[in-house]
Amino acid sequence: MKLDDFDRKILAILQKDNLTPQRTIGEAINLSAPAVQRRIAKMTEAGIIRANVAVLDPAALGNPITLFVEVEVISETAAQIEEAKREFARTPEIQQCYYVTGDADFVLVILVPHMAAYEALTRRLFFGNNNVKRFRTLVAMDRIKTGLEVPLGA
Amino acid sequence: MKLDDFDRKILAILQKDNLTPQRTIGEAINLSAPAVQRRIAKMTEAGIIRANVAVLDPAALGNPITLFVEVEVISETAAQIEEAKREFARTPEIQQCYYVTGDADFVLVILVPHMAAYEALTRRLFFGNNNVKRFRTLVAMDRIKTGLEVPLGA
DNA sequence: GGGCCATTTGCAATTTTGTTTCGTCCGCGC
DNA sequence: GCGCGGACGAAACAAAATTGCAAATGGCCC
Repeated sequence: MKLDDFDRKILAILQKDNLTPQRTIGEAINLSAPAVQRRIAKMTEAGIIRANVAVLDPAALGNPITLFVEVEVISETAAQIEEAKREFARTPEIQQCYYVTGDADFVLVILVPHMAAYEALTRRLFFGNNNVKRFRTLVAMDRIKTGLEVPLGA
Repeated sequence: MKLDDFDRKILAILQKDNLTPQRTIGEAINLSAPAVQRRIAKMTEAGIIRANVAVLDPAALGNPITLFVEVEVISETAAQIEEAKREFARTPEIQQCYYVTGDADFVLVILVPHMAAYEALTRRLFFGNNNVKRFRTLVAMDRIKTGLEVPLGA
């Protein structure tokens, strides 16, 4: 599916605030509300819009600590990697998980209420998994920019 | 502000799909639509709900490459750290930025169309900044779990 | 124990928003 | 030049959000 300038402008607005009325979007880009609505529907259908979500404040919800963890595994067979992916994906404290090249195999973004919770998590996920060779933790002191915004060209 | 069970259930729904009608939410948790609406308004007011956004597919929008970068700076004076934060925050390719303790000072999540774009970015952000001591890049091969979901207790 | 205040609820009315319909226009290929 | 497909806007329509209001609930002081 190919996008024109209208589509990109709509997406730019929606990824900042998807509760913006379609009528308002239309006014901003010189299009009628139904036209906006049809374009949104099409992009949602095409999977360009993956989800519509509320972004919550982790600290206000009892998870003030953000951690980064690089995990290196011992055996990188397809089966073991798949198993690791599944395990990470189903752990709620793991907010984000990527499989990477380089010195590490996985990068995780983790949210916890306190360090004791992280300690318990490491015991379960890393020490309790004999395919984990090594992991390295970085503790976030400041969340300067969080979000899922995608750069939308010019 | 303190939250009860209703609030947490509402948030759980909204952070998965904030386009869910309030009436539907109400039915799911046994509350009327106006009650749901008032709770959402209050939580938004309190900053617990930080934003409402559409999540877009980076690959579909021409940014198929996700990178992690750890940046170590030379001088960690308050002024220089603040300047670095501002610079990272205003760079659109930097989707996420955290100030961390440990071996590195910053962790960045970056989206680019291709490696040449990243190369140009490193030149501008890191080589072009004489307070950057070192940076280490990890390339994402698979985005297993992306999102901003916060674990919501029981 | 009784009464009072604050809070929150549900219902119903109102307003706003999203969605569908329909006729028109534009660009393209035949 | 003619017909076709796609996208548009205006208007009608449906659905959702929002507001006003009265009633229920719960704590607290007397």
